[in-house]
Amino acid sequence: MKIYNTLTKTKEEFIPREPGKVYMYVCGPTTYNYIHIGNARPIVFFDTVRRYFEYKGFEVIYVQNFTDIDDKIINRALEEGISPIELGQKYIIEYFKDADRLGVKRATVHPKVTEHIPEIIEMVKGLIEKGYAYEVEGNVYFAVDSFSDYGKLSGRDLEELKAGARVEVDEKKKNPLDFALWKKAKPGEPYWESPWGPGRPGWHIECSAMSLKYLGENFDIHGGGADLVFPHHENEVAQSEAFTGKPFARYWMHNGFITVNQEKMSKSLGNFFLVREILEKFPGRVVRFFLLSTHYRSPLDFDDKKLNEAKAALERVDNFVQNLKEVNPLPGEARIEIQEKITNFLRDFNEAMEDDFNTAQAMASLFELVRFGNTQIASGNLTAGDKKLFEEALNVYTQVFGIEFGVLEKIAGEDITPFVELLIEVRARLKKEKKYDLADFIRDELKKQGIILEDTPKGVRWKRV
RNA sequence: GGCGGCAUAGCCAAGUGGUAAGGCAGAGGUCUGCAAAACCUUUAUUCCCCGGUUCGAAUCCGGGUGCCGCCUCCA
Repeated sequence: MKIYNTLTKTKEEFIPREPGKVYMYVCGPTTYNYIHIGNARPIVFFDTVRRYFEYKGFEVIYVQNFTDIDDKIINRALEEGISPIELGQKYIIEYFKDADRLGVKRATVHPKVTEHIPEIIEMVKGLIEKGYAYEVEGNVYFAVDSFSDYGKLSGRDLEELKAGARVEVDEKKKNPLDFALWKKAKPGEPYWESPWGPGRPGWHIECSAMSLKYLGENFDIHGGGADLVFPHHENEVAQSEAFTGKPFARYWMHNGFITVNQEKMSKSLGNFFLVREILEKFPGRVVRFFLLSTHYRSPLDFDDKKLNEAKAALERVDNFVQNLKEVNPLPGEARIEIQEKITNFLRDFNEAMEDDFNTAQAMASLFELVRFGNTQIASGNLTAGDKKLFEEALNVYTQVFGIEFGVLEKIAGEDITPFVELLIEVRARLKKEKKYDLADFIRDELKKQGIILEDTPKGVRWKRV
């Protein structure tokens, strides 16, 4: 298993801290809005990483936090006229609705910042005692000059950073690049009591404190979007390593961005699409398929056309599953040559995933399996044993990609099945009388309503699109 | 200004030294009353440009062009 490690900028062999277990931490959403598709990429991708490890028999301890207190949340709460805590609770519920529809499994733990204030205070205290942080007027800052490895994750040094510094000059800081561990509460802001007076945690300290609590030192994988490398993850490294005196996460994985017209999707540019908006037009599994169809470190351009292409591609797999369901296999065991072929497809799948989670390449093996399977069905030689092998192989893809194949999407509204079946029956009688123009009329008109009829040797198949 | 990434068919996209995966779209065919689905064939003598290394390069090196990202909140 090879993983591209941002820390070393190379693919490295993955060696877990403990045999058979993977401890991973992924930075989760800030709870001040519904998630957009750019937020969904790391959520879906790292869920797939987790699923692959589980498929390989690892126990995965997966932590994804909620940042449920920060400036944006406070502002948004004011706008909505509720407390920041309530706002957080609301968007956490909404987060799970979206994540569920995208087939994302629940993390082992979803820690919230507001429930880990004591742990955070402990860590800040420790950093001050060890000389890595200092307090000024109720604020606590991390002194980047005290940590000699600062910049090792993002590949910069302090001089470089100073030269391009865009941070606001703050006289309270010894170095403009020093960052807040604890922020003094302004009047009216929510706060927690601390040795430095009322305040709240800075952004970066939460992940250091919560990962330490749930995963310990030197855990396996830390993931997130590439825009978190600096400053967020760089600062986490500084905090955690300064505090424990030991190396922090061993493998750092960062996903590329979702773009719109080749430009990064972001709140500030206003070019973002909420997951729930997209889910009004496309099923979650199509969105998930789309997200996994490109290597995770590459940018992925988003638009409806590409989603439609993903939908068409997924339909190909769905059709195969349907064909497989309907076939009457010959009695008998699986044939050797079928077994070998399927073993090869699964081997390709595994090799692709073992090579830094190359989901795009892994997907190619699924389509080759589909083509081969369709050929076997058409040949009429498929045995019951063969059929079972195909089903088992498909289950592997479902398990790891988190995508169900061959399922009809549930569409809100009344069940139209009896009416469609009535029309199918009428059309069958017309066909029997060779009144093809009328039969075709029914098929064409149903198509306009989004109902596709297909005449197969086994009767009429219909589906909604 | 500093640092980093990318450039593969009409489109999307794998592929890091051995002779171009896969998907979508298109064309032709088989099957079908006609379609659809499925299958077969076909669509890049070539991987942004120039030069170099090599028996051999999309893959390595040098130069150029274009696009994107990070250096501030961001997934």
